[in-house]
Amino acid sequence: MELILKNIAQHVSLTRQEQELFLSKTEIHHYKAKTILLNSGAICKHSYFVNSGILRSFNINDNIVEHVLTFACEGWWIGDMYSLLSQKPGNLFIEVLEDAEVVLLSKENQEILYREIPKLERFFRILTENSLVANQERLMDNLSLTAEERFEKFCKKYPTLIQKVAQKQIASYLGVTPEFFSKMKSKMLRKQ
Amino acid sequence: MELILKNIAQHVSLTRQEQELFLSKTEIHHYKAKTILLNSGAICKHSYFVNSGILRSFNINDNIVEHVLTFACEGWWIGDMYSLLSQKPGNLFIEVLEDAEVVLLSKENQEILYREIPKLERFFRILTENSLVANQERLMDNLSLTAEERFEKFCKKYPTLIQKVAQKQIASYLGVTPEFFSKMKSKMLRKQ
DNA sequence: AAGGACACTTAATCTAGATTAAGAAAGGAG
DNA sequence: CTCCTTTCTTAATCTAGATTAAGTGTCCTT
Repeated sequence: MELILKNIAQHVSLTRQEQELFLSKTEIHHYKAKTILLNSGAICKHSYFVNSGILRSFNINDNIVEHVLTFACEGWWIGDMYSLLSQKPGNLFIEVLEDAEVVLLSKENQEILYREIPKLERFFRILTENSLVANQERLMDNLSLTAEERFEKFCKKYPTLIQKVAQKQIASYLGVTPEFFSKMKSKMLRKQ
Repeated sequence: MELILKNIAQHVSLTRQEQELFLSKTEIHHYKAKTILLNSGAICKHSYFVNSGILRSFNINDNIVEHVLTFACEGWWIGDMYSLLSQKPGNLFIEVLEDAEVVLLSKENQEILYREIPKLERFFRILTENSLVANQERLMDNLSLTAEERFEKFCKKYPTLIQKVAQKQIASYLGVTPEFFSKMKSKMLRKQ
């Protein structure tokens, strides 16, 4: 069974026909690492669901410093929520970090699906709710924890990502420079 | 017309009967400043909609430092999303900063309303989407802007809050100490 | 197999913002 | 009006993490 149908089934149950209708509104694409799926300044037309591989969304500050907003690996959704909802140019990039198979759901098809399968409105509401909760927690963590504590939490929460993703990507996600991250990491290893 | 109905009408249109059903599932309460509506460790049973006054949600780190997650004034919703959704104990407090009239919508009634008025599923989805977008922007701002830049953005975004809310609350929202905030503010005044 | 581009490390120096402390101003309860 | 608590200010000192710089490792690409 398709991963994306399993993902939906976790929150709402679709009939066989509804599943087929849903799939008919999506496209599967294959991308090589380093492919940019969305550029800053462009309008985000799709939600992306990762079947395999790893993507990330990030912005660039003053044309220099990158900041990772999210990683997405197997079974995760990713997109530029702001641009997708407003259909205005966003400031996020979406990039492939590891060769990926991705399901694309266009904004128009998503809205057609809301009309034809109202249960999907519930599904995406729940998805957005969970995303908001995770975001709020990360925000509070950034306000109240040290870089070291944030890193420990990250390791517990995304144990698989640490092996697969370049260290500077994790540093960027945590909000520290790669140099400081390297120093911090070796300090933590020496301790424990 | 009730403020909360106007709020809903911004995104979905309800019939007269639906409006009355909705209101019948809510309660209005009046609270004095400093009232705690939700305690850390408690389970959040309601969404709160502010008719007048100001509320805030915050957590406390190591029993010492407070961090403001959100302010809510006239026309805004507030709650502990994590606890409300999971019905597990949360770690947020919700407190009244300025005497307030508040509409309470219990979790159970919210679910009843989803069943009886499916359009409300759409309404709360949109609300959550907007909240997520705002949160992501704030997260990226915290990663990439200085305290001064964040303060300027805050002033533009919430001009009314600055006069009404204690300075240390704004400092806490921005993620700096009240002492540093005071120093920064007077430095900015001297400049411009 | 060699070269070049990144990714990571280490170390010295620097700074935004924290901490500590103490006084001034402002608000609220009696 | 007065006392008491809380908020705000100012200033000295301190630190987590940034910046700069140089060296090492690694993995594509040809």
